[in-house]
Amino acid sequence: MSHHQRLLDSLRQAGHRLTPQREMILAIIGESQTHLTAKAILQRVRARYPHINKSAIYRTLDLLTRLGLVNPTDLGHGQIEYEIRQRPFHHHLICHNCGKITRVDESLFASLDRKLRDEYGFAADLCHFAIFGLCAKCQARTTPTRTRRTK
Amino acid sequence: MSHHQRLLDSLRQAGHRLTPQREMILAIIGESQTHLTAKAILQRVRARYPHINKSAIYRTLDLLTRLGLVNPTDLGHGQIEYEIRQRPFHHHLICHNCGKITRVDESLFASLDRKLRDEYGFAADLCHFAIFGLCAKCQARTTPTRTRRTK
DNA sequence: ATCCTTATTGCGACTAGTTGCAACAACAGA
DNA sequence: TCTGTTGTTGCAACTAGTCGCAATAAGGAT
Repeated sequence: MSHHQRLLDSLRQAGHRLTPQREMILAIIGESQTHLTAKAILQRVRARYPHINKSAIYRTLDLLTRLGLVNPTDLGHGQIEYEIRQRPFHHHLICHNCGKITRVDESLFASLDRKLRDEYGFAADLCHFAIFGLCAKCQARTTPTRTRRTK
Repeated sequence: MSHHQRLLDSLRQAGHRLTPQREMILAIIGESQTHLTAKAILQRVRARYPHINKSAIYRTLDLLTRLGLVNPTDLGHGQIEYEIRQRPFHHHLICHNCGKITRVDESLFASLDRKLRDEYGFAADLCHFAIFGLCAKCQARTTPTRTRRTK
Protein backbone atom coordinates (compact mmCIF):
# COMPACT_ATOMS: atom_id res chain seq x y z
CA MET A 1 0.00 0.00 0.00
CA SER A 2 1.33 3.41 -0.93
CA HIS A 3 2.08 6.04 1.69
CA HIS A 4 -0.60 8.21 0.22
CA GLN A 5 -3.26 5.53 0.58
CA ARG A 6 -2.16 4.69 4.10
CA LEU A 7 -2.39 8.34 5.15
CA LEU A 8 -5.86 8.69 3.63
CA ASP A 9 -7.08 5.58 5.40
CA SER A 10 -5.69 6.63 8.77
CA LEU A 11 -7.35 9.97 8.49
CA ARG A 12 -10.73 8.52 7.60
CA GLN A 13 -10.44 5.85 10.24
CA ALA A 14 -9.82 8.49 12.90
CA GLY A 15 -13.08 10.12 11.90
CA HIS A 16 -11.72 13.03 9.89
CA ARG A 17 -13.01 14.28 6.59
CA LEU A 18 -11.26 13.87 3.28
CA THR A 19 -11.18 17.23 1.55
CA PRO A 20 -9.44 17.87 -1.77
CA GLN A 21 -6.98 20.11 0.10
CA ARG A 22 -6.03 17.31 2.45
CA GLU A 23 -5.72 14.84 -0.38
CA MET A 24 -3.25 17.10 -2.16
CA ILE A 25 -1.23 17.64 0.97
CA LEU A 26 -1.13 13.94 1.73
CA ALA A 27 -0.13 13.14 -1.83
CA ILE A 28 2.78 15.53 -1.67
CA ILE A 29 3.99 14.33 1.71
CA GLY A 30 3.52 10.73 0.66
CA GLU A 31 5.62 10.99 -2.47
CA SER A 32 8.39 13.09 -0.93
CA GLN A 33 11.57 11.32 0.04
CA THR A 34 12.86 14.10 2.30
CA HIS A 35 11.83 16.63 4.91
CA LEU A 36 9.42 19.27 3.66
CA THR A 37 8.66 22.70 5.06
CA ALA A 38 5.12 24.05 5.21
CA LYS A 39 6.15 26.58 2.59
CA ALA A 40 7.37 23.91 0.21
CA ILE A 41 4.15 21.97 0.64
CA LEU A 42 2.10 25.11 0.04
CA GLN A 43 3.98 25.85 -3.18
CA ARG A 44 3.57 22.33 -4.49
CA VAL A 45 -0.12 22.18 -3.69
CA ARG A 46 -0.62 25.60 -5.30
CA ALA A 47 0.82 24.29 -8.53
CA ARG A 48 -2.23 22.09 -8.96
CA TYR A 49 -4.77 23.78 -6.72
CA PRO A 50 -4.00 27.51 -6.70
CA HIS A 51 -6.65 28.55 -4.24
CA ILE A 52 -5.39 26.74 -1.16
CA ASN A 53 -4.62 28.79 1.91
CA LYS A 54 -1.67 28.38 4.24
CA SER A 55 -3.97 27.79 7.22
CA ALA A 56 -5.13 24.55 5.66
CA ILE A 57 -1.51 23.43 5.33
CA TYR A 58 -0.64 24.20 8.91
CA ARG A 59 -3.83 22.69 10.25
CA THR A 60 -3.44 19.53 8.25
CA LEU A 61 0.19 19.19 9.28
CA ASP A 62 -0.86 19.66 12.87
CA LEU A 63 -3.55 17.03 12.54
CA LEU A 64 -1.19 14.54 10.93
CA THR A 65 1.28 15.15 13.72
CA ARG A 66 -1.35 14.51 16.38
CA LEU A 67 -2.34 11.31 14.63
CA GLY A 68 1.31 10.25 14.63
CA LEU A 69 1.52 10.09 10.84
CA VAL A 70 4.24 12.70 10.34
CA ASN A 71 7.09 14.04 12.45
CA PRO A 72 7.80 17.74 12.72
CA THR A 73 11.44 18.56 13.35
CA ASP A 74 13.20 21.82 14.00
CA LEU A 75 16.54 21.40 12.31
CA GLY A 76 17.54 24.94 13.12
CA HIS A 77 16.67 26.32 9.69
CA GLY A 78 14.05 28.74 10.94
CA GLN A 79 11.17 26.58 9.77
CA ILE A 80 9.78 23.30 10.94
CA GLU A 81 10.37 20.39 8.60
CA TYR A 82 7.94 17.52 8.24
CA GLU A 83 8.41 13.97 7.11
CA ILE A 84 6.44 10.77 7.09
CA ARG A 85 6.75 8.86 10.33
CA GLN A 86 8.26 5.53 9.57
CA ARG A 87 10.13 2.90 11.48
CA PRO A 88 12.94 2.70 12.16
CA PHE A 89 12.83 6.22 13.58
CA HIS A 90 15.90 8.34 13.27
CA HIS A 91 17.20 11.44 14.96
CA HIS A 92 19.47 14.25 13.91
CA LEU A 93 22.74 15.53 15.29
CA ILE A 94 23.17 19.12 14.22
CA CYS A 95 26.47 20.95 14.48
CA HIS A 96 26.03 24.46 15.83
CA ASN A 97 29.15 25.54 14.08
CA CYS A 98 29.05 24.13 10.56
CA GLY A 99 25.42 23.09 10.35
CA LYS A 100 26.25 19.51 9.41
CA ILE A 101 23.38 17.12 10.04
CA THR A 102 24.00 13.48 10.89
CA ARG A 103 21.25 10.90 11.01
CA VAL A 104 21.37 8.50 13.93
CA ASP A 105 19.29 5.47 14.68
CA GLU A 106 16.48 5.39 17.22
CA SER A 107 18.26 2.62 19.14
CA LEU A 108 20.41 5.32 20.67
CA PHE A 109 17.46 6.41 22.77
CA ALA A 110 16.39 2.98 23.98
CA SER A 111 17.96 3.28 27.41
CA LEU A 112 16.67 6.81 27.91
CA ASP A 113 13.20 5.68 26.95
CA ARG A 114 13.39 2.82 29.45
CA LYS A 115 14.58 5.10 32.25
CA LEU A 116 11.80 7.60 31.64
CA ARG A 117 9.21 4.85 31.78
CA ASP A 118 10.67 3.17 34.85
CA GLU A 119 11.47 6.23 36.91
CA TYR A 120 8.74 8.65 35.85
CA GLY A 121 6.06 6.55 34.21
CA PHE A 122 6.49 8.88 31.24
CA ALA A 123 5.86 7.57 27.71
CA ALA A 124 8.19 9.77 25.72
CA ASP A 125 7.65 10.48 22.08
CA LEU A 126 11.24 9.79 21.07
CA CYS A 127 10.77 9.67 17.35
CA HIS A 128 11.96 12.98 16.02
CA PHE A 129 14.75 14.49 18.02
CA ALA A 130 17.11 17.22 16.96
CA ILE A 131 20.23 17.30 19.10
CA PHE A 132 22.46 20.31 18.80
CA GLY A 133 26.16 20.30 19.62
CA LEU A 134 29.56 20.26 17.96
CA CYS A 135 30.66 17.71 15.40
CA ALA A 136 34.10 16.14 15.70
CA LYS A 137 35.65 18.48 13.15
CA CYS A 138 34.33 21.65 14.72
CA GLN A 139 35.34 20.58 18.21
CA ALA A 140 38.92 20.36 17.04
CA ARG A 141 38.70 23.71 15.36
CA THR A 142 36.87 25.73 17.99
CA THR A 143 38.01 24.33 21.31
CA PRO A 144 41.20 26.41 21.70
CA THR A 145 39.49 29.78 21.30
CA ARG A 146 35.78 29.56 21.79
CA THR A 147 35.23 33.09 23.00
CA ARG A 148 34.22 34.90 19.86
CA ARG A 149 30.92 34.64 18.12
CA THR A 150 30.09 31.65 16.01
CA LYS A 151 27.25 32.92 13.87
CA MET B 1 29.41 36.63 43.10
CA SER B 2 25.92 37.48 41.93
CA HIS B 3 24.52 36.08 38.70
CA HIS B 4 24.30 39.56 37.33
CA GLN B 5 27.96 40.25 37.92
CA ARG B 6 29.02 36.90 36.51
CA LEU B 7 27.00 37.52 33.34
CA LEU B 8 28.50 40.99 32.91
CA ASP B 9 32.02 39.64 33.33
CA SER B 10 31.52 36.79 30.89
CA LEU B 11 30.22 39.20 28.30
CA ARG B 12 33.14 41.59 28.68
CA GLN B 13 35.64 38.79 28.78
CA ALA B 14 34.33 37.46 25.49
CA GLY B 15 35.00 40.86 23.96
CA HIS B 16 31.46 42.18 23.83
CA ARG B 17 30.36 45.67 24.80
CA LEU B 18 28.39 46.52 27.87
CA THR B 19 25.49 48.70 26.86
CA PRO B 20 22.80 49.93 29.26
CA GLN B 21 20.31 47.76 27.39
CA ARG B 22 22.38 44.67 27.97
CA GLU B 23 22.94 45.53 31.61
CA MET B 24 19.19 45.76 32.17
CA ILE B 25 18.53 42.51 30.42
CA LEU B 26 21.25 40.74 32.37
CA ALA B 27 19.96 42.16 35.64
CA ILE B 28 16.48 40.87 34.93
CA ILE B 29 17.63 37.44 33.88
CA GLY B 30 20.04 37.30 36.80
CA GLU B 31 17.45 38.02 39.44
CA SER B 32 14.72 35.81 38.00
CA GLN B 33 14.17 32.44 39.60
CA THR B 34 12.20 30.99 36.70
CA HIS B 35 12.00 30.75 32.93
CA LEU B 36 11.38 34.06 31.21
CA THR B 37 9.99 34.74 27.76
CA ALA B 38 11.42 37.47 25.54
CA LYS B 39 8.15 39.33 26.00
CA ALA B 40 8.39 39.23 29.79
CA ILE B 41 11.97 40.49 29.64
CA LEU B 42 10.96 43.28 27.27
CA GLN B 43 8.17 44.39 29.59
CA ARG B 44 10.40 44.42 32.64
CA VAL B 45 13.18 46.32 30.93
CA ARG B 46 10.66 48.82 29.58
CA ALA B 47 9.53 49.58 33.12
CA ARG B 48 12.87 51.21 33.79
CA TYR B 49 14.13 51.98 30.30
CA PRO B 50 11.10 52.66 28.11
CA HIS B 51 12.95 53.15 24.88
CA ILE B 52 14.34 49.66 24.41
CA ASN B 53 13.45 47.77 21.26
CA LYS B 54 12.58 44.11 20.97
CA SER B 55 15.47 43.48 18.58
CA ALA B 56 17.91 44.26 21.37
CA ILE B 57 16.21 41.70 23.57
CA TYR B 58 16.30 38.98 20.96
CA ARG B 59 19.86 39.75 19.95
CA THR B 60 21.09 39.77 23.53
CA LEU B 61 19.30 36.54 24.31
CA ASP B 62 20.87 35.04 21.22
CA LEU B 63 24.30 36.22 22.26
CA LEU B 64 23.93 34.88 25.79
CA THR B 65 22.83 31.56 24.36
CA ARG B 66 25.86 31.38 22.09
CA LEU B 67 28.11 32.16 25.03
CA GLY B 68 26.44 29.36 26.98
CA LEU B 69 25.14 31.67 29.69
CA VAL B 70 21.44 31.01 29.25
CA ASN B 71 19.37 28.13 27.94
CA PRO B 72 16.48 28.65 25.58
CA THR B 73 13.75 26.02 25.87
CA ASP B 74 10.60 25.47 23.90
CA LEU B 75 8.14 24.18 26.46
CA GLY B 76 5.35 24.12 23.92
CA HIS B 77 3.81 27.40 25.01
CA GLY B 78 4.31 29.13 21.69
CA GLN B 79 7.25 31.18 22.92
CA ILE B 80 10.79 30.28 23.81
CA GLU B 81 11.62 30.50 27.49
CA TYR B 82 15.05 31.45 28.77
CA GLU B 83 16.76 30.75 32.04
CA ILE B 84 20.24 31.05 33.47
CA ARG B 85 22.42 28.08 32.67
CA GLN B 86 23.44 26.48 35.90
CA ARG B 87 24.62 23.12 36.99
CA PRO B 88 23.14 20.71 37.64
CA PHE B 89 21.32 20.99 34.32
CA HIS B 90 17.77 19.78 34.17
CA HIS B 91 15.40 18.77 31.44
CA HIS B 92 11.65 18.83 31.05
CA LEU B 93 9.11 16.12 30.39
CA ILE B 94 6.03 17.68 28.88
CA CYS B 95 2.74 15.87 28.61
CA HIS B 96 1.11 16.39 25.23
CA ASN B 97 -2.26 15.78 26.74
CA CYS B 98 -2.45 17.71 29.99
CA GLY B 99 0.56 19.99 29.61
CA LYS B 100 2.11 18.90 32.88
CA ILE B 101 5.82 19.65 33.08
CA THR B 102 8.18 17.51 35.13
CA ARG B 103 11.77 18.48 35.82
CA VAL B 104 14.31 15.70 35.49
CA ASP B 105 17.98 15.64 36.29
CA GLU B 106 20.73 15.81 33.70
CA SER B 107 22.11 12.46 34.86
CA LEU B 108 19.38 10.87 32.78
CA PHE B 109 21.28 11.81 29.66
CA ALA B 110 24.72 10.64 30.75
CA SER B 111 24.66 7.40 28.79
CA LEU B 112 23.28 9.07 25.68
CA ASP B 113 25.98 11.70 25.89
CA ARG B 114 28.64 9.01 26.18
CA LYS B 115 27.27 7.08 23.21
CA LEU B 116 27.17 10.17 21.02
CA ARG B 117 30.78 10.94 21.86
CA ASP B 118 32.00 7.38 21.43
CA GLU B 119 30.11 6.45 18.30
CA TYR B 120 29.88 9.78 16.48
CA GLY B 121 32.51 12.02 18.08
CA PHE B 122 29.64 14.43 18.64
CA ALA B 123 29.73 16.77 21.65
CA ALA B 124 26.05 17.22 22.30
CA ASP B 125 24.69 20.21 24.08
CA LEU B 126 22.46 18.23 26.43
CA CYS B 127 21.58 20.98 28.85
CA HIS B 128 18.11 22.09 27.96
CA PHE B 129 15.94 19.39 26.56
CA ALA B 130 12.21 19.37 26.25
CA ILE B 131 10.84 15.86 25.83
CA PHE B 132 7.24 15.50 24.80
CA GLY B 133 5.13 12.46 25.50
CA LEU B 134 2.37 11.26 27.79
CA CYS B 135 2.51 11.37 31.57
CA ALA B 136 1.41 8.34 33.58
CA LYS B 137 -2.05 9.72 34.26
CA CYS B 138 -2.78 10.60 30.66
CA GLN B 139 -1.54 7.25 29.38
CA ALA B 140 -4.13 5.54 31.53
CA ARG B 141 -6.83 7.89 30.36
CA THR B 142 -6.13 8.06 26.64
CA THR B 143 -4.79 4.67 25.72
CA PRO B 144 -8.14 2.90 25.12
CA THR B 145 -9.46 5.44 22.60
CA ARG B 146 -6.74 7.54 21.12
CA THR B 147 -8.34 8.22 17.77
CA ARG B 148 -9.99 11.58 18.32
CA ARG B 149 -8.29 14.91 18.51
CA THR B 150 -6.53 15.91 21.68
CA LYS B 151 -6.27 19.66 21.25
C1' DA C 1 -31.00 12.47 -4.79
C1' DT C 2 -31.65 15.57 -0.84
C1' DC C 3 -30.99 17.21 3.71
C1' DC C 4 -28.54 18.13 8.02
C1' DT C 5 -24.90 18.34 11.11
C1' DT C 6 -20.67 19.90 12.00
C1' DA C 7 -15.80 19.56 10.53
C1' DT C 8 -13.03 22.22 7.57
C1' DT C 9 -11.86 26.11 4.73
C1' DG C 10 -10.31 30.88 3.39
C1' DC C 11 -9.56 35.09 5.13
C1' DG C 12 -7.59 38.69 7.65
C1' DA C 13 -5.59 40.08 11.66
C1' DC C 14 -2.60 38.82 14.86
C1' DT C 15 2.00 37.01 17.62
C1' DA C 16 6.88 35.53 17.81
C1' DG C 17 10.98 36.20 16.01
C1' DT C 18 14.55 37.84 12.23
C1' DT C 19 17.08 40.96 9.29
C1' DG C 20 19.25 44.95 6.68
C1' DC C 21 20.47 49.41 7.36
C1' DA C 22 21.68 53.97 8.94
C1' DA C 23 22.64 56.27 13.28
C1' DC C 24 24.79 55.85 17.58
C1' DA C 25 27.91 54.93 21.31
C1' DA C 26 31.39 51.63 23.85
C1' DC C 27 35.87 51.54 24.70
C1' DA C 28 40.83 51.01 23.19
C1' DG C 29 44.47 53.92 22.02
C1' DA C 30 46.74 58.41 21.80
C1' DT D 1 40.02 63.92 27.50
C1' DC D 2 39.45 63.34 22.74
C1' DT D 3 39.20 60.35 18.65
C1' DG D 4 38.39 56.46 15.59
C1' DT D 5 36.89 51.97 14.95
C1' DT D 6 33.44 48.98 14.85
C1' DG D 7 30.01 46.53 17.69
C1' DT D 8 25.28 47.60 18.95
C1' DT D 9 20.89 49.87 18.67
C1' DG D 10 16.22 51.31 16.92
C1' DC D 11 13.47 50.97 13.26
C1' DA D 12 10.67 49.16 9.78
C1' DA D 13 9.75 45.55 6.92
C1' DC D 14 9.78 41.00 6.70
C1' DT D 15 8.88 35.49 7.61
C1' DA D 16 6.77 31.59 10.16
C1' DG D 17 2.98 30.26 12.32
C1' DT D 18 -1.73 30.88 14.93
C1' DC D 19 -6.54 32.07 15.64
C1' DG D 20 -11.52 33.61 15.45
C1' DC D 21 -15.11 33.77 12.45
C1' DA D 22 -18.41 33.37 8.75
C1' DA D 23 -19.05 30.58 4.64
C1' DT D 24 -18.63 26.10 2.72
C1' DA D 25 -18.88 21.31 1.92
C1' DA D 26 -18.05 16.15 3.63
C1' DG D 27 -20.37 12.40 4.46
C1' DG D 28 -24.03 9.98 7.32
C1' DA D 29 -28.96 9.49 7.37
C1' DT D 30 -33.31 9.35 4.97
